[in-house]
Amino acid sequence: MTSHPLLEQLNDKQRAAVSAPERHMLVLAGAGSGKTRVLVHRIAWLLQEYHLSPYSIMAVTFTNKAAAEMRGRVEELVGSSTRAMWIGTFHGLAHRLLRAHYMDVGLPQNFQILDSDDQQRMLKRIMRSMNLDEKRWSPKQAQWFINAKKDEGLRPHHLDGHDFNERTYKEIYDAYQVACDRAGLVDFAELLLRAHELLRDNRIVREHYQKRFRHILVDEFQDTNAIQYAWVKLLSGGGAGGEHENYVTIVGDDDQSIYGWRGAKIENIHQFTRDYPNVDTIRLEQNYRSTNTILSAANSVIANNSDRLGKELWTEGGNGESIDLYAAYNELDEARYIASQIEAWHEQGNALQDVALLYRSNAQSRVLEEALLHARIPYRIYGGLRFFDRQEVKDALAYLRLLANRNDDAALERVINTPTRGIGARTLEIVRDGARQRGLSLWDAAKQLATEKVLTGRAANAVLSFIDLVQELEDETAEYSLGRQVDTVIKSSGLMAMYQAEKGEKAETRVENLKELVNACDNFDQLGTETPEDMTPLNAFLAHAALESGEEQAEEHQDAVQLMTLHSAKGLEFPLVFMCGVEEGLFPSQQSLDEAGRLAEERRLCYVGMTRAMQKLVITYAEQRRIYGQEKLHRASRFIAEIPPENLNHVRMQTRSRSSDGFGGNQASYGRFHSGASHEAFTESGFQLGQRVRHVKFGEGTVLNYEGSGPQSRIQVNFDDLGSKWLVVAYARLERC
DNA sequence: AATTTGGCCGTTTTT
DNA sequence: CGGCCAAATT
Repeated sequence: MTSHPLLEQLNDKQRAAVSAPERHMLVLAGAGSGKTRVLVHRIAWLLQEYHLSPYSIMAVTFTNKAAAEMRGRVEELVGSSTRAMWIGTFHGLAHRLLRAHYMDVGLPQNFQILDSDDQQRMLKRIMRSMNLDEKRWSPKQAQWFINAKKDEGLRPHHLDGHDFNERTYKEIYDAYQVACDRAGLVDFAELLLRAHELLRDNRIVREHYQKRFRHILVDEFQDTNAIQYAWVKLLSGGGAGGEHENYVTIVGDDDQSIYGWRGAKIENIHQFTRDYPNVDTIRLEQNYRSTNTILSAANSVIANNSDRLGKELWTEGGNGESIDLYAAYNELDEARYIASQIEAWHEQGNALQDVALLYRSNAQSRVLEEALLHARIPYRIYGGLRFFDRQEVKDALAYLRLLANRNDDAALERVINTPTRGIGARTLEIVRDGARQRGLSLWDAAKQLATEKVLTGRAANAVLSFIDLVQELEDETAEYSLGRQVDTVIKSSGLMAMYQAEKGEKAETRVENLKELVNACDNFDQLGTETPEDMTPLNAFLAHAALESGEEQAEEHQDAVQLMTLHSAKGLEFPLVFMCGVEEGLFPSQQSLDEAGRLAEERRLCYVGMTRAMQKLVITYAEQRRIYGQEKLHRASRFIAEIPPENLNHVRMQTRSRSSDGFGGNQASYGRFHSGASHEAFTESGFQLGQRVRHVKFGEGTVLNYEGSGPQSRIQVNFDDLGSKWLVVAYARLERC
C-alpha cells in the first residue's frame, strides 16, 4: 500500500478500513482496537482522497459525548471546519430534521421536547383522568410500553389490542399521543419515529437527503433499535434496489451489545449484511489497551456465548500481571480489601484517577463509598442526576417553555403553583376538566374558565395573575439576551425567592444551580448545536437542555477514584480496574437467569468490564451480602470459572506493615466494619479492633472486624503469615499479645 | 399548606 | 434496608 499521511500509524486492518473503496462496510471493532480512530480517519480519507464535499457526510452516534469527540477529532485531522457535516446523535439529527420540516410533520414551530421524567408525569395525569385502577396500571409500565412500541415504529392504530392488557395500554398510548400533539410536545422516541415517518412518507424530503448524504457512518451499531436502523436504511436509499444508493459504514462489536433490554437489536448487524449488497467486513482485533493476560481471560469468557460474529482480541504487548481474585467474607470485607489495595497502589506513586470500581448495580456503591471515605480516598461517582434534570433547573426551564409555547401543558402543570400561589388541586382539576371538554390546552382553558367566572373569585384571581405573570415575563424579556431573560424569569417568577427561603445545604445548591443556569445561558452558543439557525435562541437552548441533559458537571479537578456501573464504563479505559460483586445472583443478575438470551448479555457485560482494564484487573466477590436488608449467601459468579485458571491469582489479605504493630494507628478506619453486635458487646469479649492476637496454629495477627455476639460471635483476624480469616471466638482460643 | 407516616418496591441508561 | 410516593395528619 502506498504511504499516505492519513494511513501512517495505522495497522493493516485499520488501513484497509480507512482507505477502502466506496462500498458498504461493516467494521467489527473489538474493545480497544482504535475504532474511533478508524472512523475519524475514514471521514478524512473520503474528503481528501475522494474529494467528497463535507455536505455529503453524515456520522451518527448514540451519545453526545461520542458525537462531540468525533467532531473534534475530525476537525483536528482535516484542519478545517466540520460545520457542513451532519455529525450527531440519532436523536439530535432526527430533531434537526423535524425542526427543518416541522410543517411537513404537523408540529408547531415551537414544539418542545419531553424528557422521560416529563413523559412520566404526563402519563400519570392522563391515566388519572382515565380513572384507571392505580394499583394495576402504573405510569412507568405505560411509559415502557409506549416507548417500546415507538421504537418498533408502531402507532396506536397498529396495535390490535388482543388482550385486555394491550387494549388498555393502547388506549393510554392513544390519549397520551393526542395530549402531546395538542401541546406541541415530542418525546425522545417520537423524535425518531416522526423523523422516520417524514422520510418514509415524503418523497421530496427523502430524495433531498438521499441525494445529499453519499456516506453515512454509524457508530456502536450493535446498539441500534428497529426504528434507528429503519431510519438509516431510508436515508441511504434502502440498500439493494433503492432510489439512491448511498454508502453505509457501520462500526460496532456484537460482543459489546449490552442494551438489549432497552430495545437494541444486536441482529441489526447480521441484518445489515443481508440488506446491503457487497458488504466489506473488516475485523479490528488488535488491541492497544490491555495486557495479554486480561485479553485472554476476556476472550475465554466471551467464547461461552454462541451466535457471535467471531473475533479474538490480541496484543503485541506483554503478559502483565495476573488477574487478582479476592473472595471476601461479605460486602464490607470486599470494600475494605479494595480500599486497602487502592491505598497500596497510591503509595506506589500511582494516580487515583487511574482506578475504576465497576459494579453491576448502583446500590453496590454505598458500601464502597463508605470504605473509601474511611480510608480517606477521594472518589467520584458517575451517573448521578444531570444538570438539566435537577428539580430547580427543570422548574426554571418550564417557565421558559411556557414563554415559548403556551400550549405546553407539561410545563404549565409543573409551575402553575410553583412557588405556591393559591392554585390548589381543586382548581387544577377544574381546569383539566375544562381543557378536556373543550379540547383546549390547559393555558387556554384556564384563561377561559377564569374570565367566564366558572372559577370562583379567589381561584380565578390566582389563575389570572399567573396568566398575567407569564404574559408580562414574555413582554418584558422579549428583547433581552438569553442570559438576562432567564435571570429575569427566575427572579420574577418567584422561583429564586422560593429556593432562597428554604434552608439547608440542599437548598443552597439549588440556588447555586439556578445561578449556574443563567451562566449556561450566557455561554450558550447556538452555532455549536445541531439546530437550524432560524430558531430563536430560547428554543435552541431548550432543545439543547432536553437533548444534552448536561455534561457531567466540571467537578473539581481532584485526583479521585472513579465509581460507576459496568454499563456506564463502556467506552472507557483505566490502568487499574476492580470488578466488584462478581457473584451469582448479582452478576449475572438473578433476573437475567429467567429469560432467554439475557445471560449472554450479562456475559457481554462482563466482557466489557474486563476489557476496560489496561494494566491490572482485580475481581472480587462476597460470599455473604446484605441485599434489601437481608443477608444472602452467594457463590462466585460462573464468569469467574470461565477465566483460565492460569490467569487468576487467588489473593488473601496482605499484611500491612506500616508500623510495628502492623496497624499504623489506623484502628478507627476499621471500626466501621462490624455487622451486627454493638461495639461495647464486642470489647467485653476482651478484644479490640486493631489489637494484636495470637492463635495456636495460625500464629500472630491483627483483629480486623467482628460480627455477632454471644457464643456465635465471629472475629476476623489478619494473620501475618496466612492472611485474613474469620474465627468463632468461642472456639478459636485466641490470646491477646 | 406543610409535615409526618405508612406502604410498596427493588438491574442496567441514553436521548 | 432505604427511597419514593400518596395518604393522613397538624
